[in-house]
Amino acid sequence: MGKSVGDGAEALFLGQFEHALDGKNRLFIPVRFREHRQPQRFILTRGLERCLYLFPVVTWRRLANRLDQLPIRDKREERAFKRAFLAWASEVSLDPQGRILIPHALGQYAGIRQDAVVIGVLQHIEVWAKERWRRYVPHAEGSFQRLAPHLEL
Amino acid sequence: MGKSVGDGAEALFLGQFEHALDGKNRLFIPVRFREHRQPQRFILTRGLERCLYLFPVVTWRRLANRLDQLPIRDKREERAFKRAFLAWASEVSLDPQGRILIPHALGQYAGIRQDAVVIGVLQHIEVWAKERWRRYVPHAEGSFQRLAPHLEL
DNA sequence: TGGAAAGTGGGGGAAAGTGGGGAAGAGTGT
DNA sequence: ACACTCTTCCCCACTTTCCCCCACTTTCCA
Repeated sequence: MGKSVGDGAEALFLGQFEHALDGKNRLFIPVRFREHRQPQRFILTRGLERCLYLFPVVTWRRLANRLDQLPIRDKREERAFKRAFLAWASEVSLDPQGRILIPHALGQYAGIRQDAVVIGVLQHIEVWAKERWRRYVPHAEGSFQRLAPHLEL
Repeated sequence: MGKSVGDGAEALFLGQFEHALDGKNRLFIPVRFREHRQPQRFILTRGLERCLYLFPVVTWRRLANRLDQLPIRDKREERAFKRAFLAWASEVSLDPQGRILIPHALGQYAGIRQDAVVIGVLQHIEVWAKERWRRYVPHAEGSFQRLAPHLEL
C-alpha cells in the first residue's frame, strides 16, 4: 500500500509503511521510496509536529537555497532558525539493504525508540514514532473531512 | 551525526557533533566537515552569539572580497568593523588526525574550556562551548517552530 | 507453489575518534 | 650565546563507531 508516482524528473511520495528500528538504529526505507539513481543519499532533518523529514538530495538543495530568502527582518532570529534547522540535519545514505542510520539526536527529537511509521507526503518522506503517529491520526482525519470537499473531485 | 552535502564545487555543512578539547587545546573536526583537497586549511574567527566561525579558505576569500563592497556610509565605522572581524581571524590547519588548535584568545571569547559542540550551517561551521549551546537551543527551537512553516516544503 | 524480490538481523574489518610522548622552534632573561 | 620554558606539530597506540557483507525469513506475484 503506497507508491512513488511518476518517474520523470522527480518522484512524488505517497503511502505509509511500518518498520521497526533494529538493534543498530537502522530504519528500513521501502523500495517505493528509493531513488533509482546511485548513490542513494538523502537528507534527514527535523520536521514539524515532532516527526522527521527525509528529502532526496535534489529537493534538499532547492530548500537550502530558499533558506537565504526567508522574509525575516530580525537577523538574530534568522541565525537561530538556521541553526535549529541545520544542526539537526544529517546526510544519510542507504546501505546495500536499503536502510538508513538514524542519528541519535534525531531519534530523540522524534521520540523514536522501536516502532516507526514511514509516510510519503509528495515532495518528502516523514518518519514518525509509531505511538506519536497513532495519536496524531485523528487530527489528520478531522482536517481531511473538512478540506476534502474543496478538492472538487 | 551530520554531514556535508553535495559533491559539486562546494560542500554544504550540516549536522552537530560533540567533542572535547584535549589537554593540548586541540579540537577534533568530524570527517564530514573536512575538505577533500590538500592541505586542509581553515580560517577560524569570532562569530555572532559568542561562538566561533570556521570557514574553508575558499569561502573565506569570497567573504573577504565582499568586505570591500560593504554599503557603509560611515568610513570610520567601516574601519572598526573590518578590524574587529579580521584581527581575531586565524588560519588553522588540520593535524594528521584531523584536529585544529584553538588559539587561546578565541577559546576565551567563546567560553570554550572543555566540551565543545561543532555544528554545520551550510556555508560555514560553528564551534560552541557545550554549555552555551545547551542554553541557546531552546531559543533556536522557538524560532524553528515559528519560521519553519514559511519554508513551504 | 516456487522463485524472486523485499525485509531482518548480526559479525567483523576498516575508518573515525582520543590521548599522550617527545622533537623542533620561538621568546625571554641572565 | 646559552639554558630554560612554552608552544606547536608530528608520530604512534589505543578505543569506538560505522558500514560492508552474508545469511536468513517473509512477502509478493506469476
